[in-house]
Amino acid sequence: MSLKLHNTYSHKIEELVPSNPDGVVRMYCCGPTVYNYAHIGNLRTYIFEDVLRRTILRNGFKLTHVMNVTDVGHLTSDADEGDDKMLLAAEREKKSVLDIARKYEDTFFKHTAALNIMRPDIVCRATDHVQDMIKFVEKLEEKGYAYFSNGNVYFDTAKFPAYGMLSGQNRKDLRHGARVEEDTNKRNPSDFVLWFTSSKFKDQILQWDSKWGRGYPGWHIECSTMSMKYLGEHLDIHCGGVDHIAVHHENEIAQSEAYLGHKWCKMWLHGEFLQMKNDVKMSKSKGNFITLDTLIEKGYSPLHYRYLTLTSHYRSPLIFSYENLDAAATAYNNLKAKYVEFKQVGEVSVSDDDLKLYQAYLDEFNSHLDMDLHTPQAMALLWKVVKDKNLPASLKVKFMDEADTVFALDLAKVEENKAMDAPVIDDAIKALVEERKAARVAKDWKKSDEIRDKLLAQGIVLKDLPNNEVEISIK
RNA sequence: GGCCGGUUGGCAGAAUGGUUAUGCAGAGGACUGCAAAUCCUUUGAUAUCGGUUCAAUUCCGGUACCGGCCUCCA
Repeated sequence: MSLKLHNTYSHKIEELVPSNPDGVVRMYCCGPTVYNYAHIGNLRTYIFEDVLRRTILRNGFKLTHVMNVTDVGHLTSDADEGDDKMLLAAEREKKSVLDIARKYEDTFFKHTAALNIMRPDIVCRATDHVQDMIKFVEKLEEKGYAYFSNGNVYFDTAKFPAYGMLSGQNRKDLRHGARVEEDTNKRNPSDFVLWFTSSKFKDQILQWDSKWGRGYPGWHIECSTMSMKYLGEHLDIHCGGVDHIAVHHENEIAQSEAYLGHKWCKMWLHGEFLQMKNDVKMSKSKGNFITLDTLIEKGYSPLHYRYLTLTSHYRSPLIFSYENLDAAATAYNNLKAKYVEFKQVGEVSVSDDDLKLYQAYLDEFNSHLDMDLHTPQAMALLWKVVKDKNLPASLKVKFMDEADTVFALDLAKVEENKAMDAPVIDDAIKALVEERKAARVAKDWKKSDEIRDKLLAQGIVLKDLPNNEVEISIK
Protein backbone atom coordinates (compact mmCIF):
# COMPACT_ATOMS: atom_id res chain seq x y z
CA MET A 1 0.00 0.00 0.00
CA SER A 2 1.36 3.37 -0.90
CA LEU A 3 -0.08 6.82 -0.95
CA LYS A 4 0.22 8.64 -4.24
CA LEU A 5 -0.38 12.35 -4.59
CA HIS A 6 -0.30 14.86 -7.39
CA ASN A 7 2.64 17.21 -7.14
CA THR A 8 2.05 20.60 -8.74
CA TYR A 9 5.80 21.09 -9.02
CA SER A 10 6.41 18.01 -11.20
CA HIS A 11 2.91 17.79 -12.68
CA LYS A 12 3.05 14.12 -11.77
CA ILE A 13 1.51 11.66 -9.36
CA GLU A 14 4.20 10.71 -6.88
CA GLU A 15 4.39 8.39 -3.93
CA LEU A 16 4.62 9.99 -0.53
CA VAL A 17 7.96 9.06 1.04
CA PRO A 18 8.89 11.01 4.16
CA SER A 19 12.16 12.82 3.59
CA ASN A 20 13.29 12.96 7.19
CA PRO A 21 14.96 9.99 8.87
CA ASP A 22 12.38 9.86 11.66
CA GLY A 23 9.71 8.99 9.08
CA VAL A 24 7.38 11.72 10.25
CA VAL A 25 5.51 13.40 7.43
CA ARG A 26 5.88 17.15 7.69
CA MET A 27 3.02 19.10 6.24
CA TYR A 28 2.41 22.83 6.09
CA CYS A 29 -0.86 24.37 4.97
CA CYS A 30 -1.52 28.01 4.26
CA GLY A 31 -4.11 29.15 6.75
CA PRO A 32 -6.65 31.92 6.84
CA THR A 33 -6.10 35.64 6.74
CA VAL A 34 -8.31 36.70 9.58
CA TYR A 35 -9.78 39.97 8.47
CA ASN A 36 -13.16 38.50 7.58
CA TYR A 37 -15.14 35.29 7.72
CA ALA A 38 -13.91 32.33 5.74
CA HIS A 39 -16.38 31.58 2.97
CA ILE A 40 -17.42 28.13 1.82
CA GLY A 41 -14.93 28.30 -1.05
CA ASN A 42 -12.11 28.78 1.46
CA LEU A 43 -13.52 25.95 3.50
CA ARG A 44 -13.46 23.58 0.54
CA THR A 45 -9.68 23.78 0.58
CA TYR A 46 -9.51 23.05 4.29
CA ILE A 47 -11.77 20.05 3.82
CA PHE A 48 -9.41 18.79 1.11
CA GLU A 49 -6.46 19.24 3.45
CA ASP A 50 -8.34 17.40 6.16
CA VAL A 51 -9.02 14.48 3.83
CA LEU A 52 -5.32 14.50 3.00
CA ARG A 53 -4.41 14.54 6.66
CA ARG A 54 -6.77 11.69 7.50
CA THR A 55 -5.56 9.63 4.56
CA ILE A 56 -1.94 10.08 5.58
CA LEU A 57 -2.79 8.91 9.09
CA ARG A 58 -4.87 6.03 7.72
CA ASN A 59 -1.78 4.89 5.84
CA GLY A 60 0.01 4.53 9.13
CA PHE A 61 2.30 7.52 8.83
CA LYS A 62 3.15 9.78 11.67
CA LEU A 63 2.35 13.36 10.81
CA THR A 64 3.11 16.86 11.98
CA HIS A 65 0.69 19.29 10.44
CA VAL A 66 1.29 23.02 10.77
CA MET A 67 -0.96 25.86 9.74
CA ASN A 68 -0.44 29.58 9.99
CA VAL A 69 -2.90 32.29 10.85
CA THR A 70 -2.16 35.54 9.06
CA ASP A 71 -3.10 38.14 11.61
CA VAL A 72 -0.67 40.82 10.55
CA GLY A 73 -2.09 43.10 7.98
CA HIS A 74 -0.34 42.80 4.75
CA LEU A 75 -0.55 44.89 1.72
CA THR A 76 2.88 43.67 0.88
CA SER A 77 2.50 44.13 -2.66
CA ASP A 78 5.10 46.05 -4.20
CA ALA A 79 2.85 48.60 -5.74
CA ASP A 80 -0.35 48.15 -3.94
CA GLU A 81 -3.64 49.73 -4.69
CA GLY A 82 -5.45 48.36 -1.71
CA ASP A 83 -5.39 49.31 1.90
CA ASP A 84 -4.39 46.94 4.58
CA LYS A 85 -7.15 44.42 4.93
CA MET A 86 -6.98 44.12 8.67
CA LEU A 87 -6.94 47.85 9.10
CA LEU A 88 -9.98 48.23 6.91
CA ALA A 89 -11.77 45.56 8.85
CA ALA A 90 -10.92 47.29 12.11
CA GLU A 91 -12.28 50.58 10.81
CA ARG A 92 -15.34 48.87 9.51
CA GLU A 93 -16.06 47.38 12.88
CA LYS A 94 -14.50 50.04 15.12
CA LYS A 95 -12.28 47.62 16.92
CA SER A 96 -8.59 47.18 17.34
CA VAL A 97 -6.76 45.22 14.71
CA LEU A 98 -5.93 42.39 17.06
CA ASP A 99 -9.48 42.15 18.38
CA ILE A 100 -10.65 41.72 14.83
CA ALA A 101 -8.06 39.09 14.13
CA ARG A 102 -8.94 37.05 17.21
CA LYS A 103 -12.63 37.25 16.51
CA TYR A 104 -12.28 35.91 12.97
CA GLU A 105 -9.76 33.34 14.06
CA ASP A 106 -12.21 31.98 16.63
CA THR A 107 -14.97 31.84 14.06
CA PHE A 108 -12.69 30.10 11.61
CA PHE A 109 -11.95 27.30 14.04
CA LYS A 110 -15.58 27.08 15.05
CA HIS A 111 -16.51 26.56 11.42
CA THR A 112 -13.77 24.07 10.65
CA ALA A 113 -14.71 22.08 13.76
CA ALA A 114 -18.34 21.98 12.61
CA LEU A 115 -17.09 20.52 9.34
CA ASN A 116 -15.18 17.83 11.25
CA ILE A 117 -11.87 19.27 10.09
CA MET A 118 -9.20 18.13 12.50
CA ARG A 119 -7.21 20.93 14.03
CA PRO A 120 -3.60 20.98 12.82
CA ASP A 121 -1.01 19.85 15.35
CA ILE A 122 0.45 23.34 15.43
CA VAL A 123 -1.38 26.55 14.63
CA CYS A 124 0.90 29.58 14.56
CA ARG A 125 0.13 33.26 14.31
CA ALA A 126 2.25 35.55 12.22
CA THR A 127 2.30 38.24 14.91
CA ASP A 128 4.00 35.83 17.33
CA HIS A 129 6.89 35.23 14.92
CA VAL A 130 7.94 38.62 13.65
CA GLN A 131 11.38 38.40 15.28
CA ASP A 132 11.98 35.10 13.49
CA MET A 133 10.98 36.71 10.23
CA ILE A 134 13.37 39.59 10.76
CA LYS A 135 16.23 37.13 11.31
CA PHE A 136 15.19 35.28 8.19
CA VAL A 137 15.32 38.45 6.11
CA GLU A 138 18.67 39.42 7.64
CA LYS A 139 20.15 36.15 6.53
CA LEU A 140 18.77 36.54 3.02
CA GLU A 141 20.40 39.93 2.95
CA GLU A 142 23.73 38.49 4.15
CA LYS A 143 23.57 35.88 1.43
CA GLY A 144 23.02 38.54 -1.18
CA TYR A 145 19.46 37.64 -2.14
CA ALA A 146 17.89 40.77 -0.76
CA TYR A 147 18.37 44.44 -1.43
CA PHE A 148 17.22 47.61 0.27
CA SER A 149 15.49 50.14 -1.89
CA ASN A 150 13.70 53.29 -0.85
CA GLY A 151 12.73 52.02 2.58
CA ASN A 152 11.80 48.45 1.74
CA VAL A 153 13.72 45.21 1.55
CA TYR A 154 13.12 43.24 -1.63
CA PHE A 155 13.96 39.72 -2.70
CA ASP A 156 16.00 39.75 -5.88
CA THR A 157 14.43 37.07 -8.06
CA ALA A 158 17.18 37.44 -10.65
CA LYS A 159 19.50 35.75 -8.12
CA PHE A 160 17.25 32.73 -8.02
CA PRO A 161 17.23 31.15 -11.49
CA ALA A 162 14.57 28.57 -10.66
CA TYR A 163 12.02 31.31 -10.04
CA GLY A 164 8.80 30.42 -11.82
CA MET A 165 9.27 26.66 -11.87
CA LEU A 166 6.14 25.91 -9.90
CA SER A 167 3.72 27.86 -12.04
CA GLY A 168 5.53 27.43 -15.30
CA GLN A 169 5.84 31.14 -15.73
CA ASN A 170 8.98 32.72 -16.97
CA ARG A 171 10.14 35.71 -14.97
CA LYS A 172 10.39 37.70 -18.15
CA ASP A 173 6.84 36.91 -19.18
CA LEU A 174 5.40 38.53 -16.14
CA ARG A 175 3.74 41.66 -17.19
CA HIS A 176 4.84 44.86 -15.55
CA GLY A 177 1.89 46.37 -13.82
CA ALA A 178 -0.60 44.00 -15.39
CA ARG A 179 -3.13 44.79 -12.73
CA VAL A 180 -1.15 46.97 -10.41
CA GLU A 181 0.82 50.13 -10.63
CA GLU A 182 4.44 49.37 -11.18
CA ASP A 183 6.80 49.70 -8.25
CA THR A 184 9.83 51.55 -9.53
CA ASN A 185 11.90 50.56 -6.50
CA LYS A 186 12.13 47.00 -7.76
CA ARG A 187 14.94 45.69 -9.90
CA ASN A 188 12.79 43.00 -11.54
CA PRO A 189 9.06 42.84 -11.98
CA SER A 190 8.86 39.57 -10.08
CA ASP A 191 10.75 40.86 -7.04
CA PHE A 192 8.72 41.02 -3.87
CA VAL A 193 8.89 42.80 -0.55
CA LEU A 194 10.39 41.06 2.47
CA TRP A 195 10.13 43.97 4.88
CA PHE A 196 8.30 47.26 4.68
CA THR A 197 9.31 50.42 6.44
CA SER A 198 7.75 52.82 4.05
CA SER A 199 4.34 52.62 2.61
CA LYS A 200 2.33 55.16 0.76
CA PHE A 201 -0.68 54.05 2.73
CA LYS A 202 -1.94 54.80 6.17
CA ASP A 203 0.25 54.09 9.14
CA GLN A 204 0.10 50.49 10.08
CA ILE A 205 -1.09 49.86 13.59
CA LEU A 206 1.05 46.79 14.02
CA GLN A 207 4.73 47.65 13.59
CA TRP A 208 8.02 46.25 14.81
CA ASP A 209 11.57 47.58 15.05
CA SER A 210 14.18 46.19 12.72
CA LYS A 211 17.60 47.08 11.42
CA TRP A 212 15.92 48.63 8.38
CA GLY A 213 13.63 50.71 10.56
CA ARG A 214 10.23 50.33 12.12
CA GLY A 215 7.91 48.40 9.88
CA TYR A 216 6.25 45.13 9.17
CA PRO A 217 6.90 41.94 7.22
CA GLY A 218 5.94 41.20 3.68
CA TRP A 219 3.34 38.54 3.36
CA HIS A 220 5.28 35.62 1.93
CA ILE A 221 8.00 35.56 4.56
CA GLU A 222 5.74 34.30 7.34
CA CYS A 223 5.08 30.91 5.78
CA SER A 224 8.75 30.18 5.11
CA THR A 225 9.79 31.30 8.56
CA MET A 226 7.16 29.48 10.54
CA SER A 227 7.24 26.27 8.55
CA MET A 228 11.00 26.01 9.07
CA LYS A 229 10.70 26.85 12.74
CA TYR A 230 8.29 23.99 13.37
CA LEU A 231 9.13 21.53 10.62
CA GLY A 232 12.82 21.98 9.89
CA GLU A 233 14.67 22.26 6.62
CA HIS A 234 12.98 19.48 4.70
CA LEU A 235 9.28 19.78 4.15
CA ASP A 236 7.28 16.90 2.68
CA ILE A 237 4.01 18.54 1.73
CA HIS A 238 2.91 22.12 1.28
CA CYS A 239 -0.76 22.81 0.57
CA GLY A 240 -2.91 25.70 -0.41
CA GLY A 241 -5.43 26.89 -2.94
CA VAL A 242 -4.60 27.09 -6.63
CA ASP A 243 -4.55 30.85 -6.44
CA HIS A 244 -1.39 30.62 -4.37
CA ILE A 245 0.63 28.80 -6.95
CA ALA A 246 1.87 31.65 -9.06
CA VAL A 247 2.92 34.25 -6.55
CA HIS A 248 2.82 33.19 -2.96
CA HIS A 249 4.22 29.69 -3.29
CA GLU A 250 6.66 30.72 -5.97
CA ASN A 251 7.99 33.36 -3.61
CA GLU A 252 8.11 30.96 -0.70
CA ILE A 253 10.24 28.56 -2.69
CA ALA A 254 12.59 31.32 -3.78
CA GLN A 255 13.19 32.75 -0.33
CA SER A 256 13.30 29.39 1.45
CA GLU A 257 15.74 27.71 -0.91
CA ALA A 258 17.86 30.84 -1.07
CA TYR A 259 17.95 30.81 2.72
CA LEU A 260 18.71 27.09 3.06
CA GLY A 261 20.92 26.61 0.04
CA HIS A 262 19.17 23.35 -0.82
CA LYS A 263 15.87 21.93 -2.01
CA TRP A 264 13.17 22.67 0.50
CA CYS A 265 9.71 21.18 -0.11
CA LYS A 266 9.12 17.95 -1.94
CA MET A 267 5.45 18.01 -2.83
CA TRP A 268 3.04 20.82 -3.53
CA LEU A 269 -0.68 20.12 -3.42
CA HIS A 270 -3.30 22.62 -4.46
CA GLY A 271 -7.06 22.59 -4.06
CA GLU A 272 -9.25 23.86 -6.87
CA PHE A 273 -11.91 26.50 -6.48
CA LEU A 274 -15.54 26.31 -5.64
CA GLN A 275 -17.36 28.10 -8.43
CA MET A 276 -20.61 29.92 -8.06
CA LYS A 277 -23.15 29.07 -10.65
CA ASN A 278 -23.96 32.02 -12.89
CA ASP A 279 -22.01 34.31 -10.70
CA VAL A 280 -18.67 35.89 -10.28
CA LYS A 281 -15.95 34.49 -8.11
CA MET A 282 -16.53 34.57 -4.42
CA SER A 283 -13.89 36.61 -2.76
CA LYS A 284 -13.36 38.23 0.55
CA SER A 285 -12.31 41.48 -1.01
CA LYS A 286 -15.50 41.74 -3.03
CA GLY A 287 -17.68 40.89 -0.05
CA ASN A 288 -19.90 38.59 -2.09
CA PHE A 289 -19.53 35.36 -0.26
CA ILE A 290 -21.44 32.61 1.47
CA THR A 291 -20.28 31.53 4.90
CA LEU A 292 -21.01 28.35 6.76
CA ASP A 293 -23.42 30.28 8.95
CA THR A 294 -25.38 31.23 5.85
CA LEU A 295 -25.90 27.55 5.10
CA ILE A 296 -26.83 26.76 8.68
CA GLU A 297 -29.38 29.56 8.71
CA LYS A 298 -30.93 28.02 5.62
CA GLY A 299 -31.32 24.74 7.46
CA TYR A 300 -28.37 22.78 6.13
CA SER A 301 -25.94 20.89 8.27
CA PRO A 302 -22.24 21.70 7.84
CA LEU A 303 -21.81 18.04 6.98
CA HIS A 304 -24.16 18.41 4.05
CA TYR A 305 -21.58 20.76 2.63
CA ARG A 306 -18.74 18.43 3.50
CA TYR A 307 -20.55 15.64 1.66
CA LEU A 308 -20.95 17.86 -1.39
CA THR A 309 -17.24 18.59 -1.54
CA LEU A 310 -16.38 14.90 -1.23
CA THR A 311 -18.36 14.08 -4.38
CA SER A 312 -15.83 15.97 -6.49
CA HIS A 313 -12.10 15.60 -6.82
CA TYR A 314 -10.06 18.24 -5.04
CA ARG A 315 -8.21 19.18 -8.23
CA SER A 316 -11.41 19.84 -10.16
CA PRO A 317 -13.52 22.93 -9.82
CA LEU A 318 -16.83 22.28 -8.11
CA ILE A 319 -19.92 24.24 -9.05
CA PHE A 320 -21.92 25.38 -6.09
CA SER A 321 -25.64 26.00 -6.13
CA TYR A 322 -28.38 25.38 -3.63
CA GLU A 323 -29.79 22.82 -6.02
CA ASN A 324 -26.54 20.89 -5.75
CA LEU A 325 -26.42 21.30 -2.02
CA ASP A 326 -29.99 19.99 -1.78
CA ALA A 327 -28.99 16.91 -3.75
CA ALA A 328 -26.02 16.39 -1.43
CA ALA A 329 -28.19 16.87 1.65
CA THR A 330 -30.71 14.28 0.47
CA ALA A 331 -27.99 11.80 -0.40
CA TYR A 332 -26.32 12.38 2.94
CA ASN A 333 -29.53 11.91 4.89
CA ASN A 334 -30.25 8.71 2.97
CA LEU A 335 -26.79 7.42 3.75
CA LYS A 336 -27.26 8.05 7.45
CA ALA A 337 -30.65 6.36 7.37
CA LYS A 338 -28.97 3.32 5.83
CA TYR A 339 -26.50 3.23 8.66
CA VAL A 340 -29.28 3.21 11.23
CA GLU A 341 -31.11 0.51 9.29
CA PHE A 342 -28.05 -1.75 9.11
CA LYS A 343 -27.26 -1.13 12.73
CA GLN A 344 -30.72 -2.27 13.76
CA VAL A 345 -30.24 -5.59 12.02
CA GLY A 346 -27.57 -6.32 14.59
CA GLU A 347 -25.01 -9.08 14.58
CA VAL A 348 -25.57 -12.01 12.31
CA SER A 349 -23.28 -14.84 11.51
CA VAL A 350 -20.73 -13.92 8.88
CA SER A 351 -19.19 -16.43 6.53
CA ASP A 352 -15.66 -16.49 5.21
CA ASP A 353 -16.96 -15.47 1.82
CA ASP A 354 -18.65 -12.48 3.40
CA LEU A 355 -15.40 -11.45 5.01
CA LYS A 356 -13.60 -11.87 1.72
CA LEU A 357 -16.09 -9.64 -0.01
CA TYR A 358 -15.82 -7.08 2.75
CA GLN A 359 -12.05 -7.10 2.55
CA ALA A 360 -12.12 -6.70 -1.22
CA TYR A 361 -14.36 -3.67 -0.86
CA LEU A 362 -12.16 -2.20 1.82
CA ASP A 363 -9.04 -2.69 -0.28
CA GLU A 364 -10.72 -0.98 -3.18
CA PHE A 365 -11.82 1.87 -0.98
CA ASN A 366 -8.29 2.39 0.28
CA SER A 367 -6.88 2.25 -3.22
CA HIS A 368 -9.19 5.05 -4.35
CA LEU A 369 -8.09 7.28 -1.51
CA ASP A 370 -4.46 6.35 -1.97
CA MET A 371 -4.66 7.35 -5.62
CA ASP A 372 -4.51 11.09 -5.13
CA LEU A 373 -7.41 11.26 -2.71
CA HIS A 374 -10.05 10.10 -5.14
CA THR A 375 -13.03 10.74 -2.90
CA PRO A 376 -15.66 10.63 -5.72
CA GLN A 377 -14.76 7.04 -6.55
CA ALA A 378 -14.50 6.14 -2.90
CA MET A 379 -17.96 7.62 -2.38
CA ALA A 380 -19.39 5.72 -5.35
CA LEU A 381 -17.96 2.56 -3.85
CA LEU A 382 -19.54 3.33 -0.50
CA TRP A 383 -22.93 3.44 -2.20
CA LYS A 384 -22.20 0.20 -3.99
CA VAL A 385 -21.43 -1.45 -0.67
CA VAL A 386 -24.56 -0.02 0.91
CA LYS A 387 -26.67 -1.50 -1.87
CA ASP A 388 -24.92 -4.84 -2.15
CA LYS A 389 -27.41 -7.55 -1.20
CA ASN A 390 -24.67 -10.11 -0.70
CA LEU A 391 -22.98 -8.29 2.15
CA PRO A 392 -24.37 -8.75 5.68
CA ALA A 393 -25.58 -5.60 7.43
CA SER A 394 -23.02 -5.88 10.19
CA LEU A 395 -20.21 -5.74 7.66
CA LYS A 396 -21.83 -2.78 5.95
CA VAL A 397 -21.78 -0.99 9.26
CA LYS A 398 -18.14 -1.90 9.66
CA PHE A 399 -17.36 -0.62 6.18
CA MET A 400 -19.18 2.64 6.80
CA ASP A 401 -17.24 3.13 10.02
CA GLU A 402 -14.00 2.61 8.11
CA ALA A 403 -15.03 5.04 5.38
CA ASP A 404 -15.95 7.59 7.98
CA THR A 405 -12.42 7.73 9.35
CA VAL A 406 -11.64 9.77 6.24
CA PHE A 407 -15.01 11.09 5.13
CA ALA A 408 -15.78 12.24 8.67
CA LEU A 409 -19.48 12.57 8.00
CA ASP A 410 -20.61 11.36 11.44
CA LEU A 411 -22.47 8.45 9.87
CA ALA A 412 -22.69 6.71 13.23
CA LYS A 413 -23.84 9.75 15.14
CA VAL A 414 -27.49 9.79 16.06
CA GLU A 415 -29.21 13.09 15.51
CA GLU A 416 -30.80 14.41 18.63
CA ASN A 417 -31.47 17.98 17.74
CA LYS A 418 -34.50 17.03 15.72
CA ALA A 419 -36.41 16.08 18.82
CA MET A 420 -35.42 19.35 20.46
CA ASP A 421 -37.40 21.70 18.29
CA ALA A 422 -40.16 19.23 17.56
CA PRO A 423 -43.69 20.45 18.18
CA VAL A 424 -45.20 18.79 21.19
CA ILE A 425 -47.59 16.04 20.33
CA ASP A 426 -50.34 17.08 22.69
CA ASP A 427 -53.67 15.52 23.56
CA ALA A 428 -55.51 17.43 20.87
CA ILE A 429 -53.29 15.88 18.23
CA LYS A 430 -53.60 12.46 19.78
CA ALA A 431 -57.37 12.83 19.75
CA LEU A 432 -57.30 13.69 16.04
CA VAL A 433 -55.17 10.68 15.32
CA GLU A 434 -57.64 8.46 17.14
CA GLU A 435 -60.51 10.07 15.31
CA ARG A 436 -58.78 9.35 12.03
CA LYS A 437 -58.18 5.75 13.02
CA ALA A 438 -61.89 5.33 13.59
CA ALA A 439 -62.65 6.96 10.26
CA ARG A 440 -60.31 4.56 8.51
CA VAL A 441 -61.96 1.60 10.13
CA ALA A 442 -65.25 2.96 8.84
CA LYS A 443 -63.58 3.49 5.45
CA ASP A 444 -64.43 7.17 5.61
CA TRP A 445 -61.46 8.15 3.44
CA LYS A 446 -62.57 11.73 2.99
CA LYS A 447 -62.51 12.44 6.70
CA SER A 448 -59.33 10.48 7.13
CA ASP A 449 -57.56 12.56 4.51
CA GLU A 450 -58.88 15.80 5.93
CA ILE A 451 -57.39 15.03 9.31
CA ARG A 452 -54.10 13.99 7.75
CA ASP A 453 -53.91 17.24 5.76
CA LYS A 454 -54.78 19.30 8.79
CA LEU A 455 -51.98 17.79 10.82
CA LEU A 456 -49.57 18.08 7.92
CA ALA A 457 -50.23 21.81 7.86
CA GLN A 458 -48.99 21.84 11.46
CA GLY A 459 -45.84 20.03 10.42
CA ILE A 460 -46.95 16.64 11.64
CA VAL A 461 -46.62 13.75 9.24
CA LEU A 462 -48.71 10.62 9.59
CA LYS A 463 -47.54 7.35 8.15
CA ASP A 464 -49.95 4.44 8.03
CA LEU A 465 -48.62 1.10 9.14
CA PRO A 466 -50.24 -2.32 9.06
CA ASN A 467 -53.00 -3.08 11.59
CA ASN A 468 -54.13 0.53 11.52
CA GLU A 469 -51.12 1.64 13.48
CA VAL A 470 -49.86 5.15 12.81
CA GLU A 471 -46.36 6.53 12.97
CA ILE A 472 -46.30 10.20 13.93
CA SER A 473 -43.28 12.19 12.89
CA ILE A 474 -42.21 15.77 12.49
CA LYS A 475 -41.69 17.28 9.09
C1' G B 1 0.00 40.04 -23.50
C1' G B 2 1.88 35.54 -20.68
C1' C B 3 0.68 31.14 -17.88
C1' C B 4 -2.54 27.21 -15.79
C1' G B 5 -7.11 24.26 -15.84
C1' G B 6 -11.74 23.02 -17.98
C1' U B 7 -16.32 21.84 -21.61
C1' U B 8 -19.67 14.33 -20.07
C1' G B 9 -27.35 13.05 -19.33
C1' G B 10 -32.32 17.75 -16.13
C1' C B 11 -28.43 19.20 -11.93
C1' A B 12 -23.76 17.87 -9.96
C1' G B 13 -19.75 14.63 -10.87
C1' A B 14 -16.19 10.16 -12.01
C1' A B 15 -13.92 7.13 -15.65
C1' U B 16 -12.33 5.24 -20.24
C1' G B 17 -8.53 3.72 -27.21
C1' G B 18 -13.78 -0.78 -27.96
C1' U B 19 -18.82 -2.28 -22.48
C1' U B 20 -19.57 5.53 -20.16
C1' A B 21 -19.39 5.21 -12.17
C1' U B 22 -22.19 7.37 -8.27
C1' G B 23 -25.74 10.73 -6.01
C1' C B 24 -29.99 13.93 -6.71
C1' A B 25 -34.11 14.65 -9.99
C1' G B 26 -37.48 12.06 -13.79
C1' A B 27 -40.27 7.46 -15.50
C1' G B 28 -42.54 2.47 -14.61
C1' G B 29 -43.72 -1.23 -10.95
C1' A B 30 -44.42 -3.36 -5.75
C1' C B 31 -46.67 -1.91 -1.12
C1' U B 32 -51.04 1.52 0.42
C1' G B 33 -58.14 2.86 0.40
C1' C B 34 -55.14 7.00 -1.46
C1' A B 35 -50.66 9.00 0.14
C1' A B 36 -45.82 9.31 2.53
C1' A B 37 -41.63 6.40 3.41
C1' U B 38 -39.24 2.20 1.54
C1' C B 39 -37.95 -1.46 -2.13
C1' C B 40 -37.33 -3.17 -7.36
C1' U B 41 -36.66 -1.76 -12.46
C1' U B 42 -35.43 2.08 -15.73
C1' U B 43 -34.93 6.48 -19.81
C1' G B 44 -31.20 9.87 -20.69
C1' A B 45 -24.77 12.73 -22.07
C1' U B 46 -19.21 13.00 -23.90
C1' A B 47 -18.82 21.70 -26.93
C1' U B 48 -17.21 22.13 -32.19
C1' C B 49 -14.06 21.19 -36.63
C1' G B 50 -10.09 18.37 -38.50
C1' G B 51 -6.06 14.48 -37.83
C1' U B 52 -4.02 9.61 -36.13
C1' U B 53 -6.44 4.65 -35.59
C1' C B 54 -9.73 -1.29 -37.41
C1' A B 55 -12.00 1.70 -33.52
C1' A B 56 -11.72 8.42 -30.42
C1' U B 57 -15.67 10.80 -25.46
C1' U B 58 -10.59 9.32 -24.37
C1' C B 59 -4.53 10.71 -28.09
C1' C B 60 -2.86 15.16 -31.35
C1' G B 61 -4.05 20.02 -33.58
C1' G B 62 -7.44 24.27 -34.69
C1' U B 63 -11.99 27.03 -33.14
C1' A B 64 -15.61 28.65 -29.66
C1' C B 65 -16.95 29.19 -24.81
C1' C B 66 -15.98 28.91 -19.34
C1' G B 67 -12.92 29.36 -14.82
C1' G B 68 -8.37 30.81 -12.48
C1' C B 69 -3.48 33.22 -11.89
C1' C B 70 0.05 37.29 -13.32
C1' U B 71 -2.21 42.56 -6.63
C1' C B 72 -4.08 40.16 -0.82
C1' C B 73 -7.53 36.02 -1.72
C1' A B 74 -8.80 28.85 -1.01
